Amino acid sequence: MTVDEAVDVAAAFKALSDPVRVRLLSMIAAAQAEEGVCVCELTPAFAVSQQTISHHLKQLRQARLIDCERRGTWVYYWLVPGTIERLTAVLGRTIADRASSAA
Amino acid sequence: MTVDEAVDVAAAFKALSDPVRVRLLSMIAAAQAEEGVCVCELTPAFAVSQQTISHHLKQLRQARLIDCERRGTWVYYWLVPGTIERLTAVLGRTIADRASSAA
DNA sequence: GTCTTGATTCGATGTTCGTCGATACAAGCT
DNA sequence: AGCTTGTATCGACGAACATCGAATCAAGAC
Repeated sequence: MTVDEAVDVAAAFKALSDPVRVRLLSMIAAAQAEEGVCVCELTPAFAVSQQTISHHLKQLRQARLIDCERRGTWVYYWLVPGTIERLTAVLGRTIADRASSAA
Repeated sequence: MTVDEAVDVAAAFKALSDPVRVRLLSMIAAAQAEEGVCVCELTPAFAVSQQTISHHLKQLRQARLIDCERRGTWVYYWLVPGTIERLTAVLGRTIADRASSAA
């Protein structure tokens, strides 16, 4: 793994290093059938303020894990699967290294 | 996903939120055929001091991503696949949610 | 025993992060 | 125009983090 690749991957993992963000991503993923979740549906599930949720959503967005769009008064968020697939591939590679060397 | 589960998963992702630790894990995984890598083989690949490498290895160990053992003068590290498999499962679940709802 | 080498721990320092209150922005309604 | 509701940004604060130098521990060589 190159240094640049490690920097990229670590930045994505950092976006998932907070319990609030992990739950946000999970909720957004689970609600994908509804073509996006409104922020007002996410916020009441957490014990932190609305500004803090907005801050965490921004982190997830900057990591390209989610994207959003304003529809009238509300803003809807949905999952961007590409980054998650990339992380899954990186983790899978480390386990594959182990498995092949154990054989 | 429960709050407790999110706390656990986030803690593991936090251990992977630094480029040095991502590379350390990758190197340890790649060297699994040698029954563990010595710290002295890992350190020269990085631009930080040996104490810092030791600090990062401790983080990875506390996250149960790796384990170590002293063999004579040297300390050897190897991969613990269980935690990585758990992270892979969590990420895969979010993508699976998306795929099933898209169908 | 002393010396050397490999590795961890301790203490300190500058930086980043999570959180909140206050403020600003966006859009609909009257 | 104002008012209200939903959302994002700004500023500040305390906590956590990455890094290093110094000290410490562990094990072998002498």
